[in-house]
Amino acid sequence: MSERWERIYAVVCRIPRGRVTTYGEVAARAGILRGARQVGYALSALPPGSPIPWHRVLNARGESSLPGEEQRRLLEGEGVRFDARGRVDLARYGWR
DNA sequence: CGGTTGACTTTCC
DNA sequence: AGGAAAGCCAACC
Repeated sequence: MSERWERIYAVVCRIPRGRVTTYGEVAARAGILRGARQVGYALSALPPGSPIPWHRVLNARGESSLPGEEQRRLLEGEGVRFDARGRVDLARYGWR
């Protein structure tokens, strides 16, 4: 397991419950500038059922990059509201 | 070692 | 406003 991924996972784990952040943010905090894609790649390699709160990571628009509704359901379960377009208000729910 | 890939982002039309 | 194109960078094969 690459140390980069470990750092990415560590950052994701620090996202408070009920908050969200973007791939770019996670990358920056993990010390990988402009590594948004790498974050996505790392999360895609994440086994289902892992303790990592991957659902709190959204793209720059504040929407899910995954097909399906699973991520949305998980977030709504934490109190995160989606607008009519299926987007989250990053200014309100963003990490910091 | 080099081309392909992708749960991204930004910038132009 | 919405879509296409280009830029990015590490992991994979």
